[in-house]
Amino acid sequence: MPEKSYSPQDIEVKWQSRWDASPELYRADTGADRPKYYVLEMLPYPSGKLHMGHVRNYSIGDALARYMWMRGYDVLHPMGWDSFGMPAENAALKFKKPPAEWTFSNIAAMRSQMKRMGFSYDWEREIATCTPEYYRWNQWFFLKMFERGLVYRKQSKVNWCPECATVLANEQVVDGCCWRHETTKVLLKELEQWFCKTTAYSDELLDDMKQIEAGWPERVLTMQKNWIGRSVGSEVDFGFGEQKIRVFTTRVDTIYGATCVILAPEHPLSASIVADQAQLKAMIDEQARKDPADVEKNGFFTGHYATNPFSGAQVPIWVGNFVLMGYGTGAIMAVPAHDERDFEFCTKYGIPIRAVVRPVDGTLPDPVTEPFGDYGIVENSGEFTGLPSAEARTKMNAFAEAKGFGNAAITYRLKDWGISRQRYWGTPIPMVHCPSCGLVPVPYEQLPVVLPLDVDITGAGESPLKRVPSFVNVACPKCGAAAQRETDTMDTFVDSSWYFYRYTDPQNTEAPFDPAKVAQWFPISQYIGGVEHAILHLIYSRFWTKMMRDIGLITNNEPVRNLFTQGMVIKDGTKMSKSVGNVVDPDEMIAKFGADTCRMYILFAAPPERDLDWRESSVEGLHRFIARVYRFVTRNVERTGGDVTEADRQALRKLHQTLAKITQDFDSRWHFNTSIAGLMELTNELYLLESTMSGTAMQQVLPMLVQMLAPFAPYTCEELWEELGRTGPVFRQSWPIADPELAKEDAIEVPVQVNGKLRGRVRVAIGTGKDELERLALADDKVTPWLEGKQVDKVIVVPDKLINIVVK
RNA sequence: GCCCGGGUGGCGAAAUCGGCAGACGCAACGGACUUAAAAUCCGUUAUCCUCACGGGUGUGUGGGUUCAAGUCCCACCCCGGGCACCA
Repeated sequence: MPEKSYSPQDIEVKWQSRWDASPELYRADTGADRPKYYVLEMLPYPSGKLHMGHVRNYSIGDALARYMWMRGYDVLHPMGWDSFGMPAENAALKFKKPPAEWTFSNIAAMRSQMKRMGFSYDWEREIATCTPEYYRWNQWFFLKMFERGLVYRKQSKVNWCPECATVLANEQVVDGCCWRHETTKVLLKELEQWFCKTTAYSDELLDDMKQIEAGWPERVLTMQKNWIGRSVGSEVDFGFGEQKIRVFTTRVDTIYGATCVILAPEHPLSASIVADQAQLKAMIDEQARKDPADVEKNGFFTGHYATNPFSGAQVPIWVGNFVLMGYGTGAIMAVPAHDERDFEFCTKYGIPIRAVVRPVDGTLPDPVTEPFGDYGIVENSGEFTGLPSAEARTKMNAFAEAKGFGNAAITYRLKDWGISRQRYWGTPIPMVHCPSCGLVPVPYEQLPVVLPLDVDITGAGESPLKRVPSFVNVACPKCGAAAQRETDTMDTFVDSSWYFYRYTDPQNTEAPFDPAKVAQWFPISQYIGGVEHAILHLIYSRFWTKMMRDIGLITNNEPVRNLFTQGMVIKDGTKMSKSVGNVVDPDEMIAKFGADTCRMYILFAAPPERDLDWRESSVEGLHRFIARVYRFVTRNVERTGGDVTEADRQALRKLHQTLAKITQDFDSRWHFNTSIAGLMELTNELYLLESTMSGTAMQQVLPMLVQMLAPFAPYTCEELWEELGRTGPVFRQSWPIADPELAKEDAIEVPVQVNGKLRGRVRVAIGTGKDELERLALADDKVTPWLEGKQVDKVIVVPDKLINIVVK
């Protein structure tokens, strides 16, 4: 049969329409008792167009999903849309189109792009978070949490992005700026807000990392650990007349060296005791504008003194700009001899320095010239003198507790998650403000509180929902009196905190999901996405899981067993982004080369965890490779029979070596770049052997070649599978098993070194013994000249690997 | 400042356990096919010296361990990311 020329457009359109017509192909939970495998890629925001970051994310996941199908698993591989959020409102302003309309047309566009890429999603499980069928469960969870005190309302200083015109969670503030507007400074605004009590799970979020550390990148865990920021220490009250100033410290063993107390400028006591209020206000204002890069420490004396409860010493009370109100108690004791920051501050203002801890094996200079921050032996500390730091901490905590002026304490950097947003395009918070009953939850049977669709987006002022009387005005569910709905909507990270559970049971109208279905699939076998979600999405998701477990919905502790974070797509030295103008449109790639080429290029150019440098010229290489395979298979399809030849043995050897390699890549590191390189090597070798191979061998080689390539280039491989006269989709065939006997080399070249330098090679049967190898090496023509006049000191022989002759 | 990655040909990269550095691809060059070009197929391609045989050098820098180091150890430089007054 003559070869066919590779025409990706024809092939891909043909198979896409077949796949579309057969949703059962990708349907999970086939009822078969196959082991379950849940492969999940992070759902996109429907901006309207896939970018290369998505293509990379989904190509990795799809290769894995298809491979796992072939390995006999029942694979759940769903996709959905993180479809609430600001851009829809901005677009509404710009194009005068309702956010819903804009969003759904974007979803349609991106869905068809994904289909065009050939991703094997179970589209029957598709979800969009902006539909009432989905967000009603956000509301349901909100009510459940409200009942348990896990959501609450509180007046507080919150992060406000003027650009978004809404508040942000702490996690969404990056370097003092908005995570979506990197140059917009976040302001602090006093507002009444809804909070989710993430801190109720601080310890669990930290401690349960043990349960997932085997499957998560260390760097993500470290980031979460830092974010939670648990510090174990003590709280101690310094006396101040009738009042007390409570400080938090991790080094209570240094308390005899405390030479002043420093308050955060926002500390309530600051405002009440500072004489010069203008000075205080100036400091607070300066803090609000501060560029966190580096701010010089400064402060001023309040004119008041506090009493150290341990030593009885009177120490001055200062206000300092480096003391954070949001951490610990908002007040510190400064121990300049043993803390770098305190040292800097106290040196600047001439506050005394008193050393109270010495190194275990030495002394400190007097006066202290630099702070000594390590543990050591406590000195000059009354009855605690002579104790090692750790022991002193314990004893001092007990002492403080007994005397009633302090105790051991733990503080966290993690704060409760502010989930209120003064925006329209989000999940309405299901609460009613009644003038007589106060805050009243919407009864479950009235859910969902539907987001009205006929809303005028002006972009000005407060939440657009406030101006929709039909939404706002409501009868109080408790007393029936005229009341008003809450008009804040939920942070979109609420939507993505549990969406992967909904995939297991996406049509459920009675509950967010059937616990039995979740139990089948969870925890997620493999989650794949960008590292930028290391703390936001991934910490919220872990919190949500623990919350759902505690309300009895699920039994798993953690949502994700294995997490893979892929690298960024780089072009011209920076991340592909619209603002830099270096984006490559997947549609153009598809039009030019086809989806298979695009997918293979992105997997070939770099290992998945590393950043990928996009180079158009290399794309052609992958297109050439697929075409080469295509021609080879089509022109050899009908060759059969014939006697076994040496070429056959070589071809089968390479085939099974390649299969072993690819199987191993899938089962360990996912270095698909080397898997694809292996397929190229195999193909190159087959080209050389083609004319001398028998038809019999060809019939063994071709199907396996197609199967091995299928996870990477599904369209081409389905087409070739059909060309081969096989029935059924190629990715439902079982993955072939490499035969080590066939893969075995019968002869190898073992390099011979003299003093570590390569001087020759000996050709031997595999497994040749040490003595024989040594004999051959010492007799080799290429080697003997290097031994002349020298004395052979020793010979190192590593069978099948290398021989090194050491001479003097 | 601290914590993670990374630094290998003209380029993207490979070398999973300390054992032939540069697989595979791109680009370039040569050959075959062609009236010609494209496509395709077959080759060459780290670098320096040599007509060649062959040899020297070479994985950011400097040291070290080892028969043997891209790989391990120590010190440092550069690039990317994260954290950064967290008491």
